[in-house]
Amino acid sequence: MIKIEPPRLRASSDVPGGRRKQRVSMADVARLAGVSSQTVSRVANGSPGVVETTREQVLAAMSELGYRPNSAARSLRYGRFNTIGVILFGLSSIGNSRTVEAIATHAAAEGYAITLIPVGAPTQDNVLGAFTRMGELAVDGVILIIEVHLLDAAAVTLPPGAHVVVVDSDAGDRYPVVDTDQADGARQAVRHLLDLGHRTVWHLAGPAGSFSAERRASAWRQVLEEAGRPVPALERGDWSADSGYRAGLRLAGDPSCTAIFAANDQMALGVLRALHERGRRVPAEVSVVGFDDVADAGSYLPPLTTVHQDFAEVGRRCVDALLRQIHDEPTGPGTDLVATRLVIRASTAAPEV
Amino acid sequence: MIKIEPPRLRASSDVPGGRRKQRVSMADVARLAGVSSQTVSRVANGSPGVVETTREQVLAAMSELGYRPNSAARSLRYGRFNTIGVILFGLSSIGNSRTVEAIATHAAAEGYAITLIPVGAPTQDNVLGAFTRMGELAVDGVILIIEVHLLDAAAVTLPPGAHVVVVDSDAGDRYPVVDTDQADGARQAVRHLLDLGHRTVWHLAGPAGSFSAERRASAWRQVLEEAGRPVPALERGDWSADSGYRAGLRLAGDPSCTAIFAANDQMALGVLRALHERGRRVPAEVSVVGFDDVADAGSYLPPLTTVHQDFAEVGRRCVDALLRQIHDEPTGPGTDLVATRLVIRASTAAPEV
DNA sequence: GACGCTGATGTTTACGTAAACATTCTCGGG
DNA sequence: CCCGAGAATGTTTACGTAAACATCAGCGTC
Repeated sequence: MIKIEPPRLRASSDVPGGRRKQRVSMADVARLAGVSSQTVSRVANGSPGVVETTREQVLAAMSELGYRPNSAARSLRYGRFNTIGVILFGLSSIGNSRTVEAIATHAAAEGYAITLIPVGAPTQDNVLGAFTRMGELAVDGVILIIEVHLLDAAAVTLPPGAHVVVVDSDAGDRYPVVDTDQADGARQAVRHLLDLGHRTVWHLAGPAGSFSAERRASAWRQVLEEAGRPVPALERGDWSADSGYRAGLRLAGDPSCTAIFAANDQMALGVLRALHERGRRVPAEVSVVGFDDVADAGSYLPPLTTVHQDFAEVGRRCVDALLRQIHDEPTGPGTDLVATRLVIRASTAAPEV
Repeated sequence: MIKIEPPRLRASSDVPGGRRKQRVSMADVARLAGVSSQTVSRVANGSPGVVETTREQVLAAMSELGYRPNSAARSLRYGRFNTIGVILFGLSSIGNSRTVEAIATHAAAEGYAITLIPVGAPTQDNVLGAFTRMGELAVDGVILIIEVHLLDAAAVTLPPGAHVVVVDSDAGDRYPVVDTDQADGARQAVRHLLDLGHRTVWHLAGPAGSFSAERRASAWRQVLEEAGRPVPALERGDWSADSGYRAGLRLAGDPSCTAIFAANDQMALGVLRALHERGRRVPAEVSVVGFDDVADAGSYLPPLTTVHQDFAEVGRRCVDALLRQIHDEPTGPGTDLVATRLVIRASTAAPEV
């Protein structure tokens, strides 16, 4: 291990009142190294034209004083913050937190930090507030992980030149969108159940306001209609396992229901529990498919067949699209779809005859 | 009504290359309103001493030009960023994402934004890099949601005056710590099982490097020893449901094992699956307790008895402790423990006789 | 009616950095 | 032996904001 000499810091007592200078600036380093602050700047940025001996002196002074560049001054100078804002309702949904994680990781690799801007409840007012604050925030662009259609009116408050990418929502052709291919995922799920021989498929949808929920539901309906199958009444949950449980209890009472497509894995988990409690065996009597492929889905009872979403890829593409805008490369509104894939486990089977 | 001359906006074509000025500054507003930029500043900050008519003129000019304060300049001026950094390994763990969400929400309420600093793998090098970058980041303080003991050596690179709060880890008396009362939670879990009449309790611990895992395991051991019960060999997982499943398969083979305390809910889920596959009924033959009380725990089969962690409270206290440091209020190293509480559901029962 | 006080507003300056421009110095060629 | 090129380094300035200080007008007082 490398032994590091503790720097001789100005003690608080050096200055009456204990108010020691907080930051070490280039000027301090320059003074100690006996050069101009511009030379320090050149060393800090690796600019050419600094002779080796000078560079070493400066570096020594830097480490002695513990110099750290001041990012506020840098941002002011450059007019850029190297920061991306992420506006979201919450991290409680697994999809959100994994997307945010991917965004953070990929952004870090590109030299950008990310700032989280949580919006309390999905009300117009709150979103508007977040957008207003955003204008003052130290960010070069924003990724929206919210239901954008909630804020038609709020849109006017967006700074005109703002760089924006929208995830998993409808941007009404105003901004580029990165999205999981929800419709295709739902189609795969429903077709899988029909291919197994089920006459039709029930659907447990997400809440009415959600764009993802709507797209999954409409793809479900479309597949059934194209196949000429009856379309059962839609069940609705709120993404939670509890709501899935309640819907599951309702469906368990219908003996004709042999296949259920839940709009996310958590609701599917609730459905599994309800079916179990009602003594309906999965997959022998009822098949269940989820959506998301959360980490635990393979450990449900039984392991859940579900639609895998590549959240990491979504995060990566968001960052790429946003950086392209920030760097003035051509980008138009339009949707970039990330493929989904059906993961078949043990919760689906052919119906009993 | 005062007639306001329409602002002579620099059109893109004014400058070759279409590079129009990005931001509207106070000087622009001042020019349009016919006042000095200082007056604009006063209006922007609600300082007194601006006559009503002037204020209105300035406000009109602001909204006409779409003025937004430049936070880089503000930060430079004030020496503060109003931003908190959060260093973490990832958001994949439910605890982390819920803690981060609480931090973000509470920080926002206090006027602080939060910046996420993800650290790839928990290696010394990566953590060191994050700490180094942190020094250059636009943050006033940092919350560490990582295993701090990994970075004894890295500590030297922390800027001496840095404000730090550590979550769920051991700070070695260097920084204030906010933590769930892991030991007490584990004690409640084990005592609950003993109280039900189980002779002893098996423990499925988290990975060896984890401080949380160690504390839960040592509390488990302590309760058993105090009660004079035999201490079964420790099983180890990696927090994942899969690792819980594998451990569960091992334990299912031991008929004397009637009570299992898993160090988190995901591993408990895996244990439930393994027991189910091996035909051991829960809770009739084997009782299982988890830790965390994730949102889905009530929907497991059977609904899981588990230790509830108040992540929101942890997040709140982190932010409070950090802001206290930033505002120079007295804070010492020391651990602030957030209470846990056992949530009894359907996965535990008295052993069969 | 001159004095000074108060309130409204303007001017200067500093925050830390880095581009643009200026200065010094060295060294090779005529 | 002097000139000029180019390398190394220094000086000035601007980025946007806001504190500190300066100015100025109006008004009440003696």
